Amino acid sequence: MANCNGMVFHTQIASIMEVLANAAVAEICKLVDDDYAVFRLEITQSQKESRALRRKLQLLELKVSRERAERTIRERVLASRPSSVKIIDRYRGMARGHLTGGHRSSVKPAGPNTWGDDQPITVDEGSGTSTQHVILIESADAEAAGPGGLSLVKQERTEGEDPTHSRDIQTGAAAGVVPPVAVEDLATTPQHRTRPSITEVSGTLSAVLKSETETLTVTHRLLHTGSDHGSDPERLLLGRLGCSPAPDSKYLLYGNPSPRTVHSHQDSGGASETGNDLSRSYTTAMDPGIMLLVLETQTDLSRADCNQYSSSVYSEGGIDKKSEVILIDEVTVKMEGDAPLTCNADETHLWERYSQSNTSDFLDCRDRLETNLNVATHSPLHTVRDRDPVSPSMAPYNSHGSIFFDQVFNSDKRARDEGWGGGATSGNSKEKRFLCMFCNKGFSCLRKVEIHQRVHTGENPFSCTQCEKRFSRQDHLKRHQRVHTGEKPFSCPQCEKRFSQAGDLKRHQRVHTGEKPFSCTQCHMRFALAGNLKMHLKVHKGERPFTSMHCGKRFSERSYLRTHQQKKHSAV
DNA sequence: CTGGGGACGGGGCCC
DNA sequence: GGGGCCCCGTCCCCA
Repeated sequence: MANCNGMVFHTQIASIMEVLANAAVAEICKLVDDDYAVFRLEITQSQKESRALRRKLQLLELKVSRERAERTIRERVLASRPSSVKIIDRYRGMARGHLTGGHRSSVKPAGPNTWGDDQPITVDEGSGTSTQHVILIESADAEAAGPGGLSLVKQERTEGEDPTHSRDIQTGAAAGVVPPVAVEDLATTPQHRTRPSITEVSGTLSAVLKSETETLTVTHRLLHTGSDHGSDPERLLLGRLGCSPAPDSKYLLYGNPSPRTVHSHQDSGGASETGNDLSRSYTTAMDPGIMLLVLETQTDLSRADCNQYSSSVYSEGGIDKKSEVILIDEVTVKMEGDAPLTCNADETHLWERYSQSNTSDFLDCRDRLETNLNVATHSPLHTVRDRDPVSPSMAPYNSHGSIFFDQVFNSDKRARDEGWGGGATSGNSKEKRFLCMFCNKGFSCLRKVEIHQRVHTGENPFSCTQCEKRFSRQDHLKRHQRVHTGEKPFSCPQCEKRFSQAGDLKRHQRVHTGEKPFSCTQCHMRFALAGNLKMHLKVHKGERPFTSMHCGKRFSERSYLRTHQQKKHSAV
């Protein structure tokens, strides 16, 4: 009986256990099912997201390829229609405009059937900046600059386009005009050479060189190259500085961190490596309008380290160097600047490489950059905002990137007040704490730097509606338009003569006053106009760099030579 | 050669 | 911040 009861008990226990086990299994299954459902849902969502992202990516790729194609087409159109570039008066480009910055060349077509007589082209590589010190970039031209910017330049190279292609385009007829000897001269003569004389031959195929004293305007920064860290803000900021960011350095990257933001070299080697190829140097650039990078915290760059890279190519006083003018019949190619005088080892190296590179390479680089001139010129305005100053050790430095202002990292409020607000009215407003990223020149407020940097970038956002001329400043455009309107608001009280510019009137009034503020140190002659004195000085120096090919007669001024040739021509 | 004007580039300043 | 102006320097051209 007891055994029977025990068996029944065990049977009941077993059934209970079975029920419990079944219940547990069911619970587990339910849980698994639930989790599985959740997991599945998550997977589905992830897949959806993935698909969406993939679609987005495809769209972006489509967009990029379309832009690429458009730019290629545009470039070819530009190549065949050089009038898109800045127009300069005949011969004017070669002596005008001390482009205190990027190299500028003016190319004048060689005949009436090339481009319009008033359509030489101006090339600025000012935008060929290197990319490391961009902290904050503001660019109203980001959109206008479009997808092209300098990205196209890189694209061209990666596509293996003939590096001479754009040069051929750029020089237009000159390619077929320049006699071989001239080409060779151009190609082999180092940048440092000085040519004391000029021979200009109209109507013949010739190329001549001239050296002129010019303020050194080329910034070696143009030669600097970025390292291949386009998407890495830290490297972007500090890569070529050779300074390591502090461990706690933190940067925020705003805007569109697209790959074209920074166009970098194939090699990401050291600074010396990046200078090995000039053209590559020029192809390295960024599209500042796309990028907004804010330095969030302090880096531990020391002043010394930074100064190592902060050598300015030319001082404000101007380092007179010999520049070169290449006259190819009516084609004028001007290359300003020479070797930078203050370079660190790397920079000197770069420049040496650059100097040794032949002119065609140089032109090539220029062409690549010029490709973008039609598009709204980049506004490589790179500014530093000191959001969270930490260390006073941070010195203003400017190797090749940014507008820096004094104590930018340790005077937050002051900097904002003066730099980002109405600096001109604040206490130390006269302090030039905004430095040009190209030439280190200081300005008291941000806007001035923006405007000033157009000197380097060649940006001419203001175009005349009456003619094709473009200007970097609105007031200059306005002033120019008096040419079309005939407006001459400044009248001389003595003779009622009228002038379109106040300075012209002032200058004119010396006629009445007899004032001759410009005196010759050699003969004590005095002149009312500085230009006249300058011309007069050539008499003393015996400078007659312009030689007639017809009779060998030499002239001190091009206009004299031209007059002479006209007389000869009319005589014939 | 000289004198002088037209036009432009750039910096500084004011509103 | 932008517009405008003044001023200076310069180049180019012409008489």
